[in-house]
Amino acid sequence: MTEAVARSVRQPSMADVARTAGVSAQTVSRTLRDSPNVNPETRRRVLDAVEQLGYRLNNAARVLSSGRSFTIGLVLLQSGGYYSRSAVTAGVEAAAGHAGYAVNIATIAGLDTGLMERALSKLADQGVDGIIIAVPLISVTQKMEDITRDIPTVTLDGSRTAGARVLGIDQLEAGRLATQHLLDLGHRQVWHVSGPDEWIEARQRLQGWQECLAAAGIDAPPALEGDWSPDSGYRQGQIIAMIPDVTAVFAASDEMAFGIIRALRERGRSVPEDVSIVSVDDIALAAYCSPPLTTVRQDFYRSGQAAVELLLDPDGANASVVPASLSVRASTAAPRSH
Amino acid sequence: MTEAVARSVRQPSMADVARTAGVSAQTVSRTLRDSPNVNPETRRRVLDAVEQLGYRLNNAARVLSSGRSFTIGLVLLQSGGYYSRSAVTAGVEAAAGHAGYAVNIATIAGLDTGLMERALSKLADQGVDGIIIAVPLISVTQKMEDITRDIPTVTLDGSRTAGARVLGIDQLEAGRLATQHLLDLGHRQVWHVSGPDEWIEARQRLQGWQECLAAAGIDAPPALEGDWSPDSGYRQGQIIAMIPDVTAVFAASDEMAFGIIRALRERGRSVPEDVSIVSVDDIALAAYCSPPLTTVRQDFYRSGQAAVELLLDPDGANASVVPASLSVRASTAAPRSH
DNA sequence: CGAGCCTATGTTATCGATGCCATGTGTAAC
DNA sequence: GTTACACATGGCATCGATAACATAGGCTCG
Repeated sequence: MTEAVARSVRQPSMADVARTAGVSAQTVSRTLRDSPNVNPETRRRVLDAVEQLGYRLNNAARVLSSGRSFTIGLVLLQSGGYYSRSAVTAGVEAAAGHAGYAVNIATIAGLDTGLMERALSKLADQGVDGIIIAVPLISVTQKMEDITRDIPTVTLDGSRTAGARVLGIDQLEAGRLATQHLLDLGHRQVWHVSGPDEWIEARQRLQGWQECLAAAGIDAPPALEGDWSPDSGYRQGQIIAMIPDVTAVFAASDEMAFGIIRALRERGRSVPEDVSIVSVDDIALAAYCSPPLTTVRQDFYRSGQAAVELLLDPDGANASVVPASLSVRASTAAPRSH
Repeated sequence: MTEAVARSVRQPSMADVARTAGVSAQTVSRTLRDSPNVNPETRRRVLDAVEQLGYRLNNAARVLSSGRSFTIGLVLLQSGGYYSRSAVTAGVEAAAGHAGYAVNIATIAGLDTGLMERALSKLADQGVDGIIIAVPLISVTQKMEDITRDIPTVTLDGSRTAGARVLGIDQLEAGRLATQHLLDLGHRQVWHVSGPDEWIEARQRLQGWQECLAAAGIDAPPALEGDWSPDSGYRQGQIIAMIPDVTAVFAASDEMAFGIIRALRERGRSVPEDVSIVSVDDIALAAYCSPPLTTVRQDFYRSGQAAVELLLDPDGANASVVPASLSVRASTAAPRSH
């Protein structure tokens, strides 16, 4: 009882441990940081004292004196892409934790320069050692440049700042894979429901689609723009359903794909008999809704990890690209032959 | 150029600002903390100096001297429930940010006592001012008790530690709502595919289901246990499909529900004609897959916010319960009458 | 056997903001 | 015209760990 009270009065400090172990505070510090020059016997005494006092290193003091916070800041968008967001977060957290870093999250409510600046400032104020930006930067302001110049930064979507390194997730390839799959099945034209134009992912997938069609000598139809949500897919799907000869659609996300499918079905167009649909993400549900979705899988967890590795890599040679692969299921088929 | 170099050499400190503004460091500190007794004219000079030097408050020093970190720790599970997890995170982050707190994430890879202890230790080491635990505590160890005694803690799932306060999300009610809906439609029996038994949410939903059936004088059939994933729903769905007279199933999550639906359909049982399905979550896709899912909506974002509010509420009177509500869609119908 | 070096440890200054106390005004109250 | 008190500000010690430097043995090598 007394012990509990005493503890809540003041946490033991390194000096307390030093006193109990009969050494200097510096030796305690060395022991805890696995410094090489510590006698095994001394080390044991120190660790015993730590255990006995329930000592816990004071992070703030460590940060202040060492100048390093062992914390990585992660900038996320609050809405949209639940799946990819949490997978990225988990990947970042795992890799960071593995390297002895903590993760500090800053979510922004929308793609707005002011919000972005505030998020970066917040992280800078927290003294993070590095920043991972997992949302697209619409336009890069001076203030953002200032921060990313001082603090190592990796962007996960391809947008660039001075000083920020970029982790490529090959979205062009994703767009190409999806489109080519439809062409290979025999479709003569592929429509596209894209993500919001501010998102680099969206633009790159769209570009991959365009390039793939161009390579096949096909004029791309106008792209329809969604906002990643099933609902926006549904709305664009209603438009697509009004166009008679559409046989293949590439949707920029699984969630939009399901919205499109619903709209098509309500108009009497079945999937994949009348219209084939491919999308990107491969969320857990993709295989279980009906029809099971043909989709380009991207390993977001791995991307999160890779971002951390890139960030912590001193020579920065580590710019790995996370690959994409196609999961073929039942939402695509050859067009009706007649 | 020179400026950028100078900056990267050393960030300006409060003393630098004080010198430029011609006041003491103490006055700068007061100004930045909106202390009442600062002359407007002085305040302006200080703020000008801050602006001019690009001064940024050193968080570590602030934490060290004030003893408060203005950081909240959030413990999450790495896998499962992507939707709820990110919604909770966003809610926590928003509410925390609003109150001037940062959020520090600790994800654990599984429901394991050791992992949980490590996560809590990590947060404690980071010096967080409070902890929100968004995963169930299977068993509470001494070490966990020690930490949650020292640091204010809120658990978001109903498990209890000494000193931790609990934010009720009324899972019993969710189970009851779902089950009652099926009974109201005329079903005479309701089967249940639950979440993992270690999860309090799962146990409470199950209990709500049992109580509701009991109140109607119905003997509950054995519950089938899943792991929240669509795949586990699919496997349990295959079992259910073998039982001839099942007309209604309550699934503990939307993702499992879609797995169940797939399994039933593959066996020639249609939803909702042959079997009605209700679940819990109301993820974005629930309304867009087919059939649109009847499900109990829970506001996870709001829960996250509420957890922060409860945590920061000094008198703790703020133990609000986040309500659940039923979204009726097309996966439920009256049983075939014959 | 002394120069030189490695190992184990201690001493001291320092990081940057804040808490606490002291000081010096202007002004309201008796 | 004191006493008293709110307001505005400065000085100094302090939080707890670490970097940088210092020291004292023990060992190697020529």
